[in-house]
Amino acid sequence: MRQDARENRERILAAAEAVFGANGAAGSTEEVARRAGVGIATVFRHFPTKEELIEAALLRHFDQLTERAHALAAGADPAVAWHTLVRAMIQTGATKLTLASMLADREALPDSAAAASNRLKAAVSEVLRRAQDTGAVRPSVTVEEVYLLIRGLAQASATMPARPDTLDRAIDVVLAGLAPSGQAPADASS
Amino acid sequence: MRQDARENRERILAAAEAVFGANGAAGSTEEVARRAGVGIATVFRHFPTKEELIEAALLRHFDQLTERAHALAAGADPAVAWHTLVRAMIQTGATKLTLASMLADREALPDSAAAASNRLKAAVSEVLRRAQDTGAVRPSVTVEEVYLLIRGLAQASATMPARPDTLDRAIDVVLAGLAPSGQAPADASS
Amino acid sequence: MRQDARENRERILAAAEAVFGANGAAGSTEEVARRAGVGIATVFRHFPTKEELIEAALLRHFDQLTERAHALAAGADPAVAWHTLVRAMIQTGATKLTLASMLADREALPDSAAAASNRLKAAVSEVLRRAQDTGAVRPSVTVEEVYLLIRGLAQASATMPARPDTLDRAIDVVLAGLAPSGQAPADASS
Amino acid sequence: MRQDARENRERILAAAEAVFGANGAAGSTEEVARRAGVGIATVFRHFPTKEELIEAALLRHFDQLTERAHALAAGADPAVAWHTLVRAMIQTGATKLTLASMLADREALPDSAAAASNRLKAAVSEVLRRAQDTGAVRPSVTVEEVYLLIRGLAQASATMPARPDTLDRAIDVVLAGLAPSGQAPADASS
DNA sequence: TATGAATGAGTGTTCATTCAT
DNA sequence: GATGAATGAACACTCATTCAT
Repeated sequence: MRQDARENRERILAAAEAVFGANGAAGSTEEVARRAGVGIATVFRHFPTKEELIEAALLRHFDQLTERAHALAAGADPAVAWHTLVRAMIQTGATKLTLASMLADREALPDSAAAASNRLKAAVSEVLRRAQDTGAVRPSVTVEEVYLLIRGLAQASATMPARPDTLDRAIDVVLAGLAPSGQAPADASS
Repeated sequence: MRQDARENRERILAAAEAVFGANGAAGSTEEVARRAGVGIATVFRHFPTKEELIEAALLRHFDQLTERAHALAAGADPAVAWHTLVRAMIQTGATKLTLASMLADREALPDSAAAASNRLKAAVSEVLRRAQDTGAVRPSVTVEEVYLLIRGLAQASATMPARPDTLDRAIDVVLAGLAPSGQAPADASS
Repeated sequence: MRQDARENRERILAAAEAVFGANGAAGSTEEVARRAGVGIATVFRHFPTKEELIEAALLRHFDQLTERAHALAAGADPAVAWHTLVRAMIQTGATKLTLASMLADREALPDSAAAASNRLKAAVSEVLRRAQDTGAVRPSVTVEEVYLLIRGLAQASATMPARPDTLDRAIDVVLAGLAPSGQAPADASS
Repeated sequence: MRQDARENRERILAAAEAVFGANGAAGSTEEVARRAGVGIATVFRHFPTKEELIEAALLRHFDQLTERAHALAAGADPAVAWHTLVRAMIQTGATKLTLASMLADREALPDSAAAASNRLKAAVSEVLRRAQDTGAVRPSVTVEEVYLLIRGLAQASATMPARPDTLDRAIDVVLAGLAPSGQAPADASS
């Protein structure tokens, strides 16, 4: 039954992403259970607290992004890697990162989620540094404002979905703003 | 008595902005009543529903911004007007516009709030058009992605406040990204 | 409506005594609400916590006993006063004092309940001292073991009611045991 | 395997005594399983119901006391036997007999537990009768009020532990109260 | 008209009990 | 036979909304 438990855990995490991604923290744990097709107590057996459930979903998301960042850092063109990463973080975050805002109260994400968050930030910083080294990104840019911009677009399009091309154009604006003056990124609308 | 009612209405709206701005939709109507110094029933007499209360607060915020936009449109330098407006919308929205996200479900703001929203968008479009006419903003930019960027930064810094200079730098990035290539805005960090 | 609130408060306290007296801490707050004929939220408006509800019921009971003790202390015969008080504490406690055991965990009853408890103990001590002064009670007796005996008979007959005369005889045994050797109390079965 | 099952049964009963003795009925069956070092399902295999588990623990306790009573009845001094038995019932009950209160609802203990209870009562009655025959206990005393007093002190000191000497003094009071007037028991405080 | 008390549906969480391995 | 995962009913508590004064 170890097998079944694993499967349920996955199903619950997926349901949590869907429910909390859509409704924010207002989403109820019971709705998560219903979507996952399990009883409410099963959710609490896996994650003894609503917070822990959210944390676990966040952690999974962070780890997936970290993996992606590492893969991109190993890729050929630092500029392309940077654009791809920012775009990915915003777009996948659009459905999922809203979760982050629910934990905003607690300055420090507890335990493992904090570690995962740090790993992600380190990986993003690395990709950013490479892009700056090749002159594709303004040297004065720090990861802090990039995070704020990414979180902003992710949250905004999650809470009030825009037409896809509107989001694309907004991302283009951000990428253009990060590039040195006079050097518009290849994929930015002129 | 009409006088008292007006005053109460104002105090309730102010309290609503404070409470919902700080706690998001989690803020309770009773807390609003307490801050406004009135009984809970008085709040519901003025705004029969929590949603209607939030809408009214939004409407007031929209109208204030519209007024500001009109004033700026009448001012001297279109480029400066544009920067000032965007910055103002993000910064005041940081505390207040979170309200908008609570209404995200209902695609269409009902009644008067929708009208106020339209008036605001028209005013913003006007300031934008002028800035584009003088070449301060890329002609391909539309008000849609600008709104998305503004809402994003406002929400992000409302839900997880960043250091003020981080928000400033993020706004600089947006403004730089909106400007034509090779023409960094005066106040952008190099 | 202050009037209605007072009445409800009383009805809730009475219901709480009945429910918790009968079922111990296992009794549900919802059952209390049902018996009091009010909604569950009304109970929580008056007593924000199950604990506070129990405390309030206890406090009321303590105060009633304290009053009784004061009245007896002012009465004529110290020996009779003593017998009457012990008997009363056990018999009224039989229905109500079970409450005390629920708060046993917390060494210190919080706030007002602790004060009420102290007032009661002082009043009981006074009646005891007078009885000892007239030689009706062994001088070595302290209020501590008297409390234990009273609480014991009250709890025992509350959790598993005995025939009334069995309880009477048990009380007689206690009173006889408190009296000096060779001086059986008037009302003890020989 | 029969051997393993027996051992498990014993370990579960021991754990049940510890858990329910400490926490009252609030103790959870899962905690019992944990202390016994077995899975929760194993507990339910042996005792299909929490009530049946408590009953079994009670039964064991009754049988132990019965054995003790028989041994004392066969001993030399009826008066000493009586004191020893009462003291033992209160003191061991202090930790364990709380169990009885959990079953208070059901007037009649079902099946085997009732039989064990009767056997115990018979044994206690025998020791009592012998003590009365030698004049160490008042002839009018019945086993009913003795039971009430024993249960009372056991429950009271279980739910709100008193200093050991306080309990000792309370027991002295009971024993003195059971003795004929003018004949204080040897071990009672004067 | 303004108040504060009352309401009941809903939320997170626990626990005795059952089922699949 | 033993395990641990799953279950759903129950509980304490909250909150938007309505009613009596």
